[in-house]
Amino acid sequence: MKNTKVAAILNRIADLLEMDGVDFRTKAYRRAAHTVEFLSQDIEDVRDEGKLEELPGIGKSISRKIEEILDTGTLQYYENLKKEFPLDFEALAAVEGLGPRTIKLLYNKLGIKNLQDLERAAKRHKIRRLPGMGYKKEHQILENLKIAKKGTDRILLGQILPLAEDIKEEIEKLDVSRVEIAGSIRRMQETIGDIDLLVVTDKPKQVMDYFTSMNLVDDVITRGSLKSSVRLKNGVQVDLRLFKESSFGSALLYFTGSKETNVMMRRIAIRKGMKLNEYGVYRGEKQVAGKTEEEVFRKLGMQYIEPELRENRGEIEASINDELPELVKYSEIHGDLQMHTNWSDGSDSILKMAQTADKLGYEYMAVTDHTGRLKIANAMAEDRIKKQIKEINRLNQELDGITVLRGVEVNVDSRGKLDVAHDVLKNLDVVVAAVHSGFRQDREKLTARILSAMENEDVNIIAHPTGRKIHYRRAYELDLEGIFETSRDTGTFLEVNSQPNRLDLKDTNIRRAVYAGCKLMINTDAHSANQLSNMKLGVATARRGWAESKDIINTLPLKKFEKVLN
DNA sequence: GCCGTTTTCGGCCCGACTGTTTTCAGTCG
Repeated sequence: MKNTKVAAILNRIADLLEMDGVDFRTKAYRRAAHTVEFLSQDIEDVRDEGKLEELPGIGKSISRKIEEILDTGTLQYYENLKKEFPLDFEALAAVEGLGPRTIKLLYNKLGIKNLQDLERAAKRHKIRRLPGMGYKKEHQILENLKIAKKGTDRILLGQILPLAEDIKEEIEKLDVSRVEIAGSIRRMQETIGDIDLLVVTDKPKQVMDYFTSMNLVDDVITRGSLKSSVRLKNGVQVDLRLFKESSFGSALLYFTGSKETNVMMRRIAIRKGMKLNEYGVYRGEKQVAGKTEEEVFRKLGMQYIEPELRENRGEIEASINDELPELVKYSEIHGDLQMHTNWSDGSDSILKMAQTADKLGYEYMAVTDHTGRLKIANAMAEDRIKKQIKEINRLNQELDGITVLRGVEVNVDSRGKLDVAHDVLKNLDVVVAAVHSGFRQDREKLTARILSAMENEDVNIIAHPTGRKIHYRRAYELDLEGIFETSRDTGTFLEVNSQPNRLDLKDTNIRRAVYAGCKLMINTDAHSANQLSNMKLGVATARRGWAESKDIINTLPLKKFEKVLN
């Protein structure tokens, strides 16, 4: 997949053009980059079919440039631009308050190319003497430089969601009539840059005072009458905006984003002779919608788009054509089919897991402790698997309301064989297979391993199919199309793993799998009872991948689920 | 540079806040 590389170059071109104040051409490159980045196909395949120009935002000029990148690995136009501005734009732009115009000014007047140059110039008070700059700006640059140098990663959704909900609850205690979390958290994006809060209140000053002086706050970035931003002690930025009830829907829509989706929606409004902003839909001066999101969509002649879909990946067109999927619901999950107990590397007993799963409203769950050679995970040998089966049988007699299925998570070895014998596996209800070693094999070998596991009649599920760990390990090189095909043909389910740093398959791959006709299973892979609540992250990811309940096997009630499993 | 349910030319999303300005440019979301 060269998609990422092509998109990166197109984005860099946009950066460089932006420094020169080129406006609309910049936007064109950004749009093309977005298209390529989230394309469900390999860009090389699209080129081979001669269909580059059919992609949204890609015309003659950019398609030729893409071909050049694919053919030569580089692009002359881009190389020339880089020569004009030989500087580390990305690093400099990561400093809050530094945009393309300022970066250009700093380069032209002071020759600043990177963060070191910037720091030196600021400390020698050279920046404050530049036109449009001053003492405050220079001071601000020095402050924000420290943060930029830390290279703050985006934070995992699973980490930030509880924090955002805590802050929301705090603000709800004030004199407010409504508080909502917007932004990428509401879209349930896998990683999050900041927290966006929208508030309706009759006491704006009280709310802003409280917000900017919360215990968690390290620094107030801006403080206005309608909008304030703070940085928390853990480095996370939180923005809070006040709105009237009559604008709340359009505000929620706008601040939920994504940015690209907003731009598309505003264009649609213009085409219909209206204007859309965060205060509402306007015909002339008159507000004609805005109280609720539903109202805004209706006014624009669109189907309501769930927040998880708002990424400008085709949902706008689908909405206009009444073709949006009916997304799987958070409440539709009837069971969790991968979890670990204190029989291997989990921290809670089977009973504790079962009681917690029962409280979550599940009808069934599978205990899938590690087996065979995975010694660091306290894996079970075959005699202990048999013992555990007996223990689960006994528990099922005791338990009421939830059925515990007997399972294991087996390892797929470097040649695609399982590390537990068929004689043992045949007595189990659920066999989860996963790659836990040899990640560095090449694409062919890794793909062959997984295909071979899928063709094994004992295997029901392939867990965390691509092996990626966000911020830690890239996905293995795999022929995903081949895997999807075999998954469909053998009836082997692909997992959507709900661990906050896995979310594997990820959203865009889920969409490809669903399109290919695969059936998926959303599991938590919980290693303790409290991790069972991570299910919502997996469901969110499936929703972002346009999955419907028919695509997700564990939305089935127990009887039907068992039938499908066999 | 892209695009078309008014258009193959003339548009291209829009507002809050800050700092450095006497009226606005730049940044951010």
